[in-house]
Amino acid sequence: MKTNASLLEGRIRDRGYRMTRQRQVVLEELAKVDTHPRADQIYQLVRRRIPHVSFGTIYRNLKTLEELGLISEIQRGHTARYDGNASPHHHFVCRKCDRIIDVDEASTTEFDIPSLSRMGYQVERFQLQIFGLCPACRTKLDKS
Amino acid sequence: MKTNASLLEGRIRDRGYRMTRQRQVVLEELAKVDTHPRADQIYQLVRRRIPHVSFGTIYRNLKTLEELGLISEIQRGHTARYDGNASPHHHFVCRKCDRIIDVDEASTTEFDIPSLSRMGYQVERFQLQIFGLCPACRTKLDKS
DNA sequence: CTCGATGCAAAGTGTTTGCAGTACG
DNA sequence: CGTACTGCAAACACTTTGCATCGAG
Repeated sequence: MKTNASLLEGRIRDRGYRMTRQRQVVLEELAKVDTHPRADQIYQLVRRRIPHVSFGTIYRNLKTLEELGLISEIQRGHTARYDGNASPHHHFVCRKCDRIIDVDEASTTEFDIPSLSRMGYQVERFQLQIFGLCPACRTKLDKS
Repeated sequence: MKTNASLLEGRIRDRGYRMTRQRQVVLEELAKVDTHPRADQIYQLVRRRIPHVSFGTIYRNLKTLEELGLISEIQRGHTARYDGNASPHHHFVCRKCDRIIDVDEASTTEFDIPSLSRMGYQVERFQLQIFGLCPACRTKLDKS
């Protein structure tokens, strides 16, 4: 819950970014919720505290914060959703209410679906997304 | 490679849909490739065979075919990509070339990442997406 | 014949961007 | 005080939709 503000600020400044009130509030609001909100929902939350904030600022900050590894973007349907928890974990997506629930890495590293069931989740299918470098790109060691 | 055309047609008709040339060609082109193309790329492929085809038709058919469970949509970045292989499998996403490579279910059910590595893939992170019903929605047995 | 599908173009939706002014460090 | 950031609005990219017409069954 408590996001070590000064630590974050250091991390941001070191990269040449600044900690503006807008950026701060986006981060705080995202840390408060566990609902993986869309950009427009984050905009509403931030607007309650900074009434003149603009959509552009929200989007720009979401992008910046993701680059900084402080939040992460989830592509769900055709609209991005944001996750204040940037540490590696998995997602349970409900097909009915479209809620996204965090599932920590430990409980699925061994594909512990049975324990999810015991917790009341009805698992219908799952898909693993693996990110990295394909053999072809791995060979081209030159660029990046 | 060979998509049992008559079988598919039956499946489509039974649901009140019709097998038009456009729909047929979208399906065929998607079956030919293993690249998970975007809608505009599918449009180009189909246009080579049906020059007057429109974007609306492509999108409508992609949606219909997905509903029928014959193809699947992958959300990658801000643009949807399509997969002619609708059977359950996983994806390896290359961060450099953005290629999506199918990984069959068997080779990851036990999280067999080491074997992917042996095949030349550099795995950097992975995320499991689990779909189903959350406890709250499961309780509301009424609607659907 | 009937009704689902098409082609076209216009309208949406979510996101990005150019610019002049603002404020962080 | 320099430069990253903001607010605003216009632009954008992708997708959906209304309508007259076409064609599968």
